[in-house]
Amino acid sequence: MELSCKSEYALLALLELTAHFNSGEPLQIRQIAAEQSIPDRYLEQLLATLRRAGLVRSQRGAKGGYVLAREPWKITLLEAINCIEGLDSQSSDAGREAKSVEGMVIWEVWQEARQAADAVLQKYTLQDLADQRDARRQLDFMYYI
Amino acid sequence: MELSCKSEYALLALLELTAHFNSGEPLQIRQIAAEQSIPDRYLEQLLATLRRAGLVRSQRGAKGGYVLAREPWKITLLEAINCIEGLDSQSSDAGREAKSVEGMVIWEVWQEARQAADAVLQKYTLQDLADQRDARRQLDFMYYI
DNA sequence: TTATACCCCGGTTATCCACTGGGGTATAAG
DNA sequence: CTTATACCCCAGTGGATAACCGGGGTATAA
Repeated sequence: MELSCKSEYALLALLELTAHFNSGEPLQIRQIAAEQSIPDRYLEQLLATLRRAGLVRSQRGAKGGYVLAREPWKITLLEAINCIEGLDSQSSDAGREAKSVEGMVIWEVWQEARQAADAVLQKYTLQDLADQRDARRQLDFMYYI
Repeated sequence: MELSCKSEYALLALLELTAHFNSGEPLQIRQIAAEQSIPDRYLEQLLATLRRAGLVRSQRGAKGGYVLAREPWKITLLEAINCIEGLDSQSSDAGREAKSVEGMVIWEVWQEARQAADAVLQKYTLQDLADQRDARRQLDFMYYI
């Protein structure tokens, strides 16, 4: 029940890509890493995961980099977090039948809690976060004056 | 975002204590461990944590064991899980200010998701789970006939 | 052709989880 | 008072994962 460093890095990178989405130009790992103080070689792996999941698209060679594969208002936080946190193997039904009755009841309640959290993450898109960031920046600016 | 083995063991033990709450007699680690197939020496540590958190009370010596410190309908799952999962050091406000604006926005959304999950866990008490278990057992029994 | 920037794979250190074990201490029963 | 019981504290181990670092390969624009 904790936001891993991994997920936060990935979201930060996605937000950076969202900010540059309108330009049409790809963003490079070094730029994202420098902007958000993320170790670049590590970020590279996370972006590779996002690419394999189909959330971003990459361009190799000179003038290469990353762009969002879809519009930022069509990518939810749930999608982003799930794909880097790895939802593949153990979830839902598999490996959950050989338990006691108590185990089943506990598991069902836990599922309900997890779904509640997922619902929150699903209602926010990358665009929403970018908007919130802009609003926050505006606030900070006014406070500075 | 995953139910750890630790938490599940603790909840199973608490449910066992809930079932024997009316008898007034303390339950021993060996009994709980045998009933739910939990390694007993490991369960011992979890119960020690629950005791330090004030959720269960222990009696040492012969005829000793554990009892719930409060009535089972006054102990929520959120309490139980939080105390064994360790909510102590890093949460809420500490260590979260030296971040970028993006980091803050991400953190706030995450908090909202976590609170949604917590709300679900808070509305269920140990008694609720025990009742659900009984209902489930009844169903299984009828199915068996 | 060459510089660029992604791609793949493997290693390292630290941390945590699930679990085991040894020895100590309080308590009820005889 | 002794003794068996059952909790108490602390320390260690194997495996898994997280967060990184680094080397070398490959595609692409200039």
